[in-house]
Amino acid sequence: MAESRFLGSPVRLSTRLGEDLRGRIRSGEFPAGSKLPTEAVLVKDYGVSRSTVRQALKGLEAQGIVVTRHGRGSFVAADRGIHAGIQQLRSISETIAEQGFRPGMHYHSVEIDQADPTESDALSLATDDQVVRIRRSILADDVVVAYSYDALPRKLLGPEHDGTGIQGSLFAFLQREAGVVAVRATAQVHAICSETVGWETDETPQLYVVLDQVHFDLRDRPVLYSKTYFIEGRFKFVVIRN
Amino acid sequence: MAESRFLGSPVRLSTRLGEDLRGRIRSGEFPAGSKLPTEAVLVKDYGVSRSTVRQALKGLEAQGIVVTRHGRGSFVAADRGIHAGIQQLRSISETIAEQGFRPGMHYHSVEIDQADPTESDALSLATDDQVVRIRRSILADDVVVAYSYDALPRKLLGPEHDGTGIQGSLFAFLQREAGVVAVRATAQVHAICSETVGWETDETPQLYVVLDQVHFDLRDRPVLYSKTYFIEGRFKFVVIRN
DNA sequence: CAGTGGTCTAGACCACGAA
DNA sequence: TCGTGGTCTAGACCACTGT
Repeated sequence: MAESRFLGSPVRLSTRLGEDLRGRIRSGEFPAGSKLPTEAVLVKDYGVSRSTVRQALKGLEAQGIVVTRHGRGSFVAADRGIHAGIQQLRSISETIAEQGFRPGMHYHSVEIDQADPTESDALSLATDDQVVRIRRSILADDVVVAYSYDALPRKLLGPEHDGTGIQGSLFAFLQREAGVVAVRATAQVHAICSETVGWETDETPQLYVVLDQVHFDLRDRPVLYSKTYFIEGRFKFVVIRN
Repeated sequence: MAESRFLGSPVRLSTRLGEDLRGRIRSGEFPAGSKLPTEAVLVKDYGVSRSTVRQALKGLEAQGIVVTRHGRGSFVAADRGIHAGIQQLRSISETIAEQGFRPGMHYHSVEIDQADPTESDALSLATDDQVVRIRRSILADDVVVAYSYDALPRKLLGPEHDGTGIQGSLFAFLQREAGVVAVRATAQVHAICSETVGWETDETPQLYVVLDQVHFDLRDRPVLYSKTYFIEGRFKFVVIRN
């Protein structure tokens, strides 16, 4: 039974099923516009319940990867450009990589400072607490698609750790250095036009879609405050509204 | 049994349960920060299954109305300003009204014209098809919070209907005049800065969060293409990311 | 009509939180 | 330890699609 492959993992069954299907779609087994196996077939093939299959498909639909139609079936969506489902919390780099682009990330600066009022509020800090403030640019095929301003409580790191040496995914860094897993975030969507957001551009004002997020760990402690500025037009947020 | 109140309706059980809870919260029965009944209690009180209760709570959480915590319970969120869950397709006016503001809507213009390429593509129209183009402003307590540009296929309306006399919710209008129910939409989020979007402001450029949407009916026919320009800061989109 | 997804139920077991 | 939400299962019945 295929199910045996999936046992014993801490990750949700529906997530792993969704990832497997996404892999099969990317591999070309199901080209854009083609019909996926029916829910009943997926239930049989993967040895899971129909609820699990449906949750996996729902996740793929929220990512803009498949489209499900009552009475007809589920179909592979035609994708265009770098896009992400806005309500799924996933690594931006992973999202970029899964869509066939080459992800990149440049750490621009890492500094330790007193938390400003916005950060204290978002992270529930005392007034004299410090934060590690990180500025990064995120690239796809060497083109900047977003700038990210992140702040994490200094006290999450060991007292000897000054934040230098951060690289790669911040989620991975948090887990490795602080034993903290960010699993949930509340976000607000904003628009901004400014010439002072990026550091790699010239002085012309630039339009951004801003995701203003507070990330929480498993115990609902706020562990990361981040403002991510997605350059208008280079990164598309897909929303399925029902 | 309370369940009898809910039988025989075409609306999902979880939706009605969610609306009932939202009403109890708004009425003051559960003030901000207070704990809601446990899932087990809701199952008993409403006579529905736990899945249904959980789906209702999930919907309220997506709207930013409640926050659910593993091992602790569900709590009423502190709300601030006019906000909406971005992945739920609901009437903007209703959303405004439910949060204690006075909704308003001004129809600025209604015209019939050849569909432009963007509209033809979004609505799957032939090149010589016509659209009814509508421009509205949406208000809360007499303040404009958004401008909406909508286009619907002329052929949806009877040949004698020229689109005049439209008022109130477009969803309601579509259902009444064309027998069409919009149940699903795909949307993209954009940022824009322009002085030519609104018609009630002066000439200064204004920032907007744009929701670029195609609405579909039950048979998956595209029935409405709309660009809604939410004035930055006046309307907050809440996103719960997991 | 048969096939497919949409909703709802009942129950099991696990993981987290507070006492 | 016990109460709580999180995940998963099995099965029923309904609504929509195409023949």
